[in-house]
Amino acid sequence: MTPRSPRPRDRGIPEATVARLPVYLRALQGMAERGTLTISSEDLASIAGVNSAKLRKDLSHLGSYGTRGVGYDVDYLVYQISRELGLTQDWTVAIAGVGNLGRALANYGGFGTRGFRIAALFDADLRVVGDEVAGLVVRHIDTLEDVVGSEDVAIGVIATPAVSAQGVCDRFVEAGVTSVLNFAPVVLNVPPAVDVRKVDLSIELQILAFHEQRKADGQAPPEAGWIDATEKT
Amino acid sequence: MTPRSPRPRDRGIPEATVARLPVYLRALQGMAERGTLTISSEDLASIAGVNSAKLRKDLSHLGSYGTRGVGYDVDYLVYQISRELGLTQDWTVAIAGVGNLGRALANYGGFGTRGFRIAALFDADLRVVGDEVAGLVVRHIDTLEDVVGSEDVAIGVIATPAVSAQGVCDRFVEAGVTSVLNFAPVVLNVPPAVDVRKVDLSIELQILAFHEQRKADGQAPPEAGWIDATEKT
DNA sequence: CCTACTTTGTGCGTACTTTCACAAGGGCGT
DNA sequence: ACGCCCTTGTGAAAGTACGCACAAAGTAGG
Repeated sequence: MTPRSPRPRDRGIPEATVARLPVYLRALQGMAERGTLTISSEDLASIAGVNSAKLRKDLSHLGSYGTRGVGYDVDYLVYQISRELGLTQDWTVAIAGVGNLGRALANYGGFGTRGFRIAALFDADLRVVGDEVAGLVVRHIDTLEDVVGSEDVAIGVIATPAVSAQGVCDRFVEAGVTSVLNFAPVVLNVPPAVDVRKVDLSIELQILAFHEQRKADGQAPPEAGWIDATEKT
Repeated sequence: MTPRSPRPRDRGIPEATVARLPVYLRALQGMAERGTLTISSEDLASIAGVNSAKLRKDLSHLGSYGTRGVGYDVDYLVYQISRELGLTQDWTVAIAGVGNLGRALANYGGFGTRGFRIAALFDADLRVVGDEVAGLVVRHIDTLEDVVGSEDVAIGVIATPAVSAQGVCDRFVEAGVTSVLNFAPVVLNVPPAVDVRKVDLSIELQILAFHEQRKADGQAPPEAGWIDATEKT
């Protein structure tokens, strides 16, 4: 099993696993800061809110980085997960739309510290263009192509109103962006080579409403103990 | 039209389906506004960015609301999906944390129009308490219990810094909130009867980075046509 | 060196999801 | 009234994901 070749580098990590790696990473970074050297799958799983078998299976996709009887070396695992997620290199991000949401994103600390550099903020509203937000001057949306080209932006973030989203997306894609994070409540149309992920507040609330309604209809749901949120994604 | 048996009311709608219903609903509401009366699964699927077979199977969980040879009645389907999601009743929401993100959420239009009423905004920072945001006066976090109790808040939104999130969550839960939408980058601990959904910007970016890295490693990915974003959730 | 104990990595059964492909149902023109 | 054509609803297959339970592998102590 895994004859320790130069690189286990399995190119087929399940999507569900990829979505959990950032959670493990954050937990591990917290451990590292607190000076913990090693951690067992059981403990890490508990912090991350998942089943320990699932955690071990997830990590096994990256290679055999644990030590039986001991656990995982925290720093080493941080490095391996970071590398797998592509966080050992820097990614350049541009944000379109500087409303409250755009500002919240621009000021979000977790950006820079994790390999994401904000190259530019764009807006169409001339009352906002020229303002300084999070240390950057807001540029007019019509400079998008120039900036994306010269700064080699890989990820475009869309925080515009819904009506503008597809147009901005098209311009991002045309300019060479290959990943888009969409906060606007619309389904974006992109070529197959472009990845899109969406974050949609209204959808999340509606899903919660669905379950809330169930609880009301049914009645006393099973109440047992205090568990880690399974945070269904 | 469609006399239908009393209630197919299958209480077992798959989670994956529930997550897509809001997307269909939004697409249908757009159609309704534009005056479209009926729509085929093929067309609706295309707008929603999913496979038409998947759409039909999703809708089949709600009952048989289509007409063969014709398609679905837009208004009727809007109603059925709304009812299933619990949007025919109003849900009361409270938001904790009135930073840029909290403001963005409070000002987000899609709230009120879809059955979600914001009952209160809370913050711990005295410089913010008393401000008016989106027509509401920001209250001190210590009034959370009073308000949640008297306003019958069902959904708590956490838009605080990470360090405060678990504390606020505990107070929400203790006060009787049974659904939580968490924007803070932490894994929340809640009793089993409480639903938690998380929205985590940093995780989304890391997932995009992973795929971005793949594209770079590999090389020319298959480029074929122009498709609907599959927006992996 | 050998035994007892701990924790990983994974084989396997189960459950959920997606997709295909097609029979059944319903409208519409003649 | 009949038959053609369209679109739904669904059985079955294929692909994913999950979690149990345990053998393998490593530590620690005598």
